[in-house]
Amino acid sequence: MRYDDVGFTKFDVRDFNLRHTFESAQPLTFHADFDEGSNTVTYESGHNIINVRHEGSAEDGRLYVACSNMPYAKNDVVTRFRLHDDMRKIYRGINTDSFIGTAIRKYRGMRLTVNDPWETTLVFILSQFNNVKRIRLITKRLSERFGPEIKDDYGRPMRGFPSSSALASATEDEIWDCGTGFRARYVRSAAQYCNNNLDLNSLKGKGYDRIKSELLQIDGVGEKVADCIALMGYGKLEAFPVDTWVKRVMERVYFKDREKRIREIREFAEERWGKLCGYAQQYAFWHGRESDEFLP
DNA sequence: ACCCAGGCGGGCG
DNA sequence: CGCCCGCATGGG
Repeated sequence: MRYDDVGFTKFDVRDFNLRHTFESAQPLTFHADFDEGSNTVTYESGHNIINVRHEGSAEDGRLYVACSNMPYAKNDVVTRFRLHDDMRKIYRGINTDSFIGTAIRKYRGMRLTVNDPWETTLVFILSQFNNVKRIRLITKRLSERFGPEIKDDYGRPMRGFPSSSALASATEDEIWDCGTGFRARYVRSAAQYCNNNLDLNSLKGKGYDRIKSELLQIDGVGEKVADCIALMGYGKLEAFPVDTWVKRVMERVYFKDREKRIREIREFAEERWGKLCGYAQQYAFWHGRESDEFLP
């Protein structure tokens, strides 16, 4: 379904910016397309193709949702883009200093997204010792090879995101051929574990600590990746993933450029931003990456 | 050509 | 524990 077809659903959204949300290297980025001209994200969810167009300003705008399965899409958009979040309240909570203040001013409306837990797990396993462009490339190849056949919104066949069961029955060589490199072993073993031993969907609604400890059982998932999955796969705002960027930015801004252990940085963030530190992380991360002020 | 990328597991002291 | 190391591949 497209916008020139009959139906769409409209949401009024305050403090929302689709472009920043899409571009800020979240799981959605890796299997979706964004059209700058029409300010529209097109993505696959549960074998459905969903179109989301954003109009108006970041302060006060509208989302137009189109999908052949509208009941599914409405629910997906609300949860995925966290439309229930009161961003004014969140900004008040994390705006502790001029650094975060600048990030908020620059990227006002950028939302965290809540994505499918398995998709998030796979994407962040691929992310280790890798770059965003290549994560997209590998994700695309895995989808083309192992993803389910679905129809795009022109009725043409395409591939959705590969399930854990599809990858569990693939060989390591087949996964390797998609360009995963040394991560092939992790992808296969994570797929098997999530297919046979751990139902990621059953963790929805559990607490942050429980979710994280379960995720850490997966081969190829460590502290940072587990926090990314907790944050962007389960919506746990208590998570504060510390990657190389966040580490460098945090050291520069809050520790006078002194090297700190990752755990120390995470504890500092939990202390400073409490249950909202996940949002602080996203703004710190993206501002850090996009500003030449924080180059390595 | 070279260097690096949203880390991880394993091995060592 | 904390630290150090190797790791495949494609883009700049």
